[in-house]
Amino acid sequence: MKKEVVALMNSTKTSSDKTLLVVTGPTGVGKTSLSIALAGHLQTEIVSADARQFYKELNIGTAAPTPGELAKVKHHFVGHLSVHDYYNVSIYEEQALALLEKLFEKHHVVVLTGGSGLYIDAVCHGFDELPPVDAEIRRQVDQVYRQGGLDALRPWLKSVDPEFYLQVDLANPNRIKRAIEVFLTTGKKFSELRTRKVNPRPFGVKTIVMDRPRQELFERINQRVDQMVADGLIEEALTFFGLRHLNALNTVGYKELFDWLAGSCTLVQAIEKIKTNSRRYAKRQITWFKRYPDALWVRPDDVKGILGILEERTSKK
RNA sequence: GGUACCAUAGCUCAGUUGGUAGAGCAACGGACUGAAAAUCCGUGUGUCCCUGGUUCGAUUCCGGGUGGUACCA
Repeated sequence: MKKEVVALMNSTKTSSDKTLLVVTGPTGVGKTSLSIALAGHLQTEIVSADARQFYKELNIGTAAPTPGELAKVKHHFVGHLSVHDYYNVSIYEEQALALLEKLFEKHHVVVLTGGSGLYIDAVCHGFDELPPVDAEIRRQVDQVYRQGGLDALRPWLKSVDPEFYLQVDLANPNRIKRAIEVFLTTGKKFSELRTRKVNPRPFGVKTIVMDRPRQELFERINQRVDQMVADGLIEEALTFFGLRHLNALNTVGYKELFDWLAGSCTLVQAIEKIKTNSRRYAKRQITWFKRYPDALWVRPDDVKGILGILEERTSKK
């Protein structure tokens, strides 16, 4: 068991400041059960930073906490949206900060858990305040992309924001479109508006990244997909086939089954593809988390050991 | 037991008229400030089954093993 984990756990109990305990890690590593155990011991609540568990209609494919799990610890931002809602990380940042302000009135420590790195960053250091982009502008920019592809987007970006043109990944349409949208909305260059400064927060942040040996993680992911299928993932996906154009349904576990339902592959192939895409997602998450400078990387067993100690202390009291 | 065919990357397979090899998938690495389970970028990671022989040189040709597969008994 790691000494750092002990130190971290103690600090969350004794610090006089408010602490946001971030529990993250790749998909399938075991965040849900351990965050519930942690929050239970700390007698606090859980704020979700999982951008797919936000949607109340999605359950099996997103490995959302079960009703039983939700009953153990109060969760926030789990199933608070419909797949029909428009949502983005900016709205989340605002809502999460408002919520945390209230939670910290009652609790010393609050647990933030989930695997959406962008959303974790939104809470921990926030993003530059930019006005929301009008849906009509988005539609227009997207139409140009659809008709002319990157070749139409690049000169456009170069003319409105030559600095960002030099910085951006010119093969990534989403990045280019966003910068153009921001320019059309504000009349200012995205490269000037994006300061990347860290916004001060009225709480401290401790980050735990849960990890496992790669092979073990991938085996868990593969098995979890099979379990999801056994639990009715196909039936769940079936009900969303007509909504597959929605962003919320552009999600691993559903989009592959839509391909099968559309007739472009077999069911066996679709399920294999869910496993592959889940593994790749986990890999991308790990890449993201490697950027966290002060994060504590732990194996789930380490945290389990800590929980055992806490349990002993609690029961002897 | 006999005959034929096969043995090359994690998998399925190409290929080398003899100069130590390359595709797909998987995998690995990375980027990412309002779609983020999204969207992008980069990278072959190899005792060419083992062992003798021929040869300047064998993964390639020849012999013998071993392990598969098919057919005949």
